[in-house]
Amino acid sequence: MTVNLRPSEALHLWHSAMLGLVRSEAPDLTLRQLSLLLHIYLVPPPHTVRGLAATLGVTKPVVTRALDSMGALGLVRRIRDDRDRRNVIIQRTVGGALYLEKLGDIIIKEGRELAL
Amino acid sequence: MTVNLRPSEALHLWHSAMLGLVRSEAPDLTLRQLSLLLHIYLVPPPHTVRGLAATLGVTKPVVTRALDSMGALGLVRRIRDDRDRRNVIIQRTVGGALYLEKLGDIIIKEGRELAL
DNA sequence: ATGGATTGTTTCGCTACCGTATCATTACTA
DNA sequence: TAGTAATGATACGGTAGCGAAACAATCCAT
Repeated sequence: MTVNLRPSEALHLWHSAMLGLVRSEAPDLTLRQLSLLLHIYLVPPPHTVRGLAATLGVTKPVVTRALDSMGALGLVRRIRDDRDRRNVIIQRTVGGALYLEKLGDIIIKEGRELAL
Repeated sequence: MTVNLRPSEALHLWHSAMLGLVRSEAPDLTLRQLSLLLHIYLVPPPHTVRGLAATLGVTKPVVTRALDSMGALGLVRRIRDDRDRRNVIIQRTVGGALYLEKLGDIIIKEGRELAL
């Protein structure tokens, strides 16, 4: 696990990766949506609206709207929590996994070309 | 220059950094705006609207609008090219440099905590 | 000098996001 | 069984983004 970045290198890595992301076909999410998606897929469940809102430091409607949009894109899925039917559990989907896989590819691809 | 990332590590790094960015006070730019800002500051000038649009693979109005917004935030500045007055040259500002410096700090800070 | 090409901007109609406030549903508690 | 608390969703007015098309200013070639 070598994450030895100096500020300038970190920015260059981000630059290439974001450029790759923007240029890609992938539907362009907002920073908040992307952040949310990464959190849902990289942090162990369960994820609730309230929990996600607290994690990102945003209001609940922001999370609800983001889930609407990303749900329509097939990147996440909502289900009711049966043990406490006030809760909504956010689940991963195949589409979301593919999206993140593609993102990971972009990052390492650009990072590699950067190192040359 | 150690940018040796495997896909999963790359995503985790992005996750923490983006979380830090979203939670930060910094005005939240769109992916395209952030990408544009990074490009302007990390790639040698001169930068023109047309050139930036081609680099990002977006239309010119997207760049014009992004420059409007980021200009209002003091992150970039426009001047006319005197040698060909059709061109607009995009210049860096102190505010933009500070913004990116802060972003770099967030990335390496989160990356370091990730490595523990 | 005039016609065409090129640059960046603006306009149009539309969609999506924002924060605040309110709402409906469900759970808990006295 | 009320009454309160908590969860997620919705309504509202406003802002800002989008692509496509039209635009003004400038350059250049003839």
